[in-house]
Amino acid sequence: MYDYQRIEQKWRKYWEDHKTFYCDTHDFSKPKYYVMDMFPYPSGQGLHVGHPEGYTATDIVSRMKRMQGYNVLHPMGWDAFGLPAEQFAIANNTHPEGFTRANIAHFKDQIQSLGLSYDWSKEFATIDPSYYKWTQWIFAKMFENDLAYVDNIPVNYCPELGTVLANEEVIDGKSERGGFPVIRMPMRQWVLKITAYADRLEKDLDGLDWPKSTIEMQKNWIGASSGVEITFDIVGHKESFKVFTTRVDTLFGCTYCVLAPEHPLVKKLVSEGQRKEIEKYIEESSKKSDLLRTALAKEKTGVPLGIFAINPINGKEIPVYVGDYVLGSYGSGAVMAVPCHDERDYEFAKKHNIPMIQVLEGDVSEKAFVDDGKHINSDFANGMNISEAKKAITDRLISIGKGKVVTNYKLRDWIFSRQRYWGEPIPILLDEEGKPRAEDLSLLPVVLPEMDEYSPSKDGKPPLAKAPKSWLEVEKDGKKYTRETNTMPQWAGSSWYYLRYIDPNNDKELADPALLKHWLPVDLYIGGQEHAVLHLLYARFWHKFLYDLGVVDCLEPFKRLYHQGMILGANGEKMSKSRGNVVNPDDIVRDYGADSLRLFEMFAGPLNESKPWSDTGINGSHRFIERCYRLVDEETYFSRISTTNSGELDYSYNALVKKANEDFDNLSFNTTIAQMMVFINDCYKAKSLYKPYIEGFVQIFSCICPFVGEEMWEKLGHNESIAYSSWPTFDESKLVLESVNIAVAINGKTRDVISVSKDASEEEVSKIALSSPKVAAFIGDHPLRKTIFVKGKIINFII
RNA sequence: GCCCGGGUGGCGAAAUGGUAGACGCAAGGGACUUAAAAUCCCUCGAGGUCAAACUCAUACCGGUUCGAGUCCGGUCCCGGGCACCA
Repeated sequence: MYDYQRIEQKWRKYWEDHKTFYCDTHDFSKPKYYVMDMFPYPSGQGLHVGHPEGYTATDIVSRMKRMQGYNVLHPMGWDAFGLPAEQFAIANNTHPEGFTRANIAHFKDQIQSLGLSYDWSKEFATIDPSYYKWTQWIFAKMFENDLAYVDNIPVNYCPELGTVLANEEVIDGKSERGGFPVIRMPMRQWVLKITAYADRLEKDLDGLDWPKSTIEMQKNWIGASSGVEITFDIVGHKESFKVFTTRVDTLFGCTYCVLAPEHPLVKKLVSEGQRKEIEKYIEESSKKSDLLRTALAKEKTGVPLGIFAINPINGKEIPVYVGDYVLGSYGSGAVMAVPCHDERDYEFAKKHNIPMIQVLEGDVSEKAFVDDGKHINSDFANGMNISEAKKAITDRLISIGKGKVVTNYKLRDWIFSRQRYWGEPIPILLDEEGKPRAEDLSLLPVVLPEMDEYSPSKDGKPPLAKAPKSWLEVEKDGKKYTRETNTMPQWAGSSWYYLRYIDPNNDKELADPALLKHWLPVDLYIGGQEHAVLHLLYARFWHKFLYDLGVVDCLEPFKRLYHQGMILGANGEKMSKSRGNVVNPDDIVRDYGADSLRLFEMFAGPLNESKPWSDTGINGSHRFIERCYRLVDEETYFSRISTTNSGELDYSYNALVKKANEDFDNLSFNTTIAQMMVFINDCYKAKSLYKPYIEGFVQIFSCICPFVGEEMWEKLGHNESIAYSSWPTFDESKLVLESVNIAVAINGKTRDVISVSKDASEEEVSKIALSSPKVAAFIGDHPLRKTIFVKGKIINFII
């Protein structure tokens, strides 16, 4: 009888006692395989039924690779800084660490009940000072290399709560908690210069074995676009401004320019007559949150500056406007406007009665014409198409010193500070003028101080501003400093954790360089698609920085990436408390066993697609495990197991091993499981079960269902764990059938199926096919015009 | 609006351009049982028929091909991401 509770307890203990999955990272004698999950945030709710999906997938690959003789590094850790713990601490007047540590313990117990073959000796949490010491070290190195700087950045500030809020905490301009108004307010922030790596982050995507859609998303996010930077002189002023355009070919049609409200020249150049109106406009647009600015998308507002610029291609004087449809953060914060060939410019020009010059043949009576065509009104570029005109006009601009070919990126620098307590302290000291210097590397980590209260002050100062003086004030080389009181965002700890698993206890270095060289890159990384951009881009950025420092010697951290789909509720909707369709993995493990849960999630459909939960489906998976187990159970079918091969299972077994080899590598577990079911069905029909075949089956099966796999392995007479047995091989010759079924089609439509020898020639097959009464009836006395024959598949008669 | 996915039985799904629906779930029938559970056997896309033959069927329309779920063009719907990006 299959007693899953006894079996799962027994093997969980065995693996722990024997340290079965310990990986000696110093052992270079075997080829390495590094397979990793995105580590979880240990929330108070405990494990979600979606977690085991990706974890089981990496576990299957880990177990297969071990049997194939690889030294497998398969670690797990905790992304443990985060907002919920801080809010819990504030609400309960307790320290966030206690709450977080308790959650970690709960998560770990749940994960261990799932039979995942993690090497727990590599475990750490991002909140461990021994870990964040090195997170701070990387930041200090970035500061040293001019990649971290301070800037004033508008943030969502809620005066009522006295807190800065994340975008997702703001709904329609109100705080999510409490519904208080939120304003945009510039605040001093640390920023990381990720844009300095934009070109490399874009270029190196090409060599990666990642989902195409994720590469696409990262490329769009980085948003490289090549164009021309054009210098516009200003009438009556020494100053000039630059615009960026991808449509330099339309320059003859440029009838005005627009500067972003944030553009530094605006306040400087505004004519006296316009000053009042401009100042009002700037103030209004600065109050607009991103959300509000988007909501106003339909209406393009703007005010004339009262100054004129000179179009460098034809010397014409054109007016300059300020408009908040131009963003200060992209390009040069200024655009040239070509109403006839840009939709936004068209709308703006119509509204403000600005002249329009058409420079491409096409209909511009109703809207802008943005397609390719023949240039007109463009002097030397007349008659050219877009790409010819681009080249000609660019060459002219360069020759007169007014143009430069540049690549622009949408990517913006990374705002890296948070006004929170529960994050890594930024290892910076500020002198009395507020000038930053990095904390001595030898004094890291800067440990979070104990405090009585974790809420921010009403004036928006971070919680750490209220830290004890002994922490806050530092004297160094006879100078007085205060510590930076901002902390790092949650992304920080997850940007380099894959490096630390390789050498988690090293207190001299981030990790041993020899080990890093051997183990990197990560061979397989599985996690949700919601991290397609931010986390995966940040980690790549840090990795490239560490490459430049000489810490790592490969360009990319994650060679192969895969996204598991979502497990939806039984009704096909996203699981949530409010929908009442949440499934708790603990209940499933209790009622069916972890093996059933793992099998169900792998069989339900392709790994990368979202799939609904099914109570009857989990029951079906449980039944299949019982069906497998009975084959080796002394009370039932054990006596059928034989050491001589009757040949009955030759085809079925070899087909299974072949399929498992191919599909496990492709992460197509559902189809392998189907093949396993075919094999088991054949076993029930067979008179005798050849022992090596049953053993090979159990090895493959144990990757998906490890607890019962170990138990069956033991019943087959083994007294060591199945984990390091050698992976089964298959015999191709057993897969060749003597006779095959061939479809007989007439005019492409299948009319009959005949059985012929595998090597039958077209002539033989044709003879047999034509002698079939069905086929003969269809052909009748129509002459055969053509015959198409595909060996072993089909013969098609055209009549 | 743009970008990326996806649309196949009652359901989850299979299918190197070559017999559409493997495998499983659910359902129905039968065997075993005093009975139930479990297990085993059979049926199971729609129409059609006593049974067959046959016809229709992979969101929709068209194309390429001896042959299309699969390739190409267009349309509709669903999911995800991004958004005044010059």
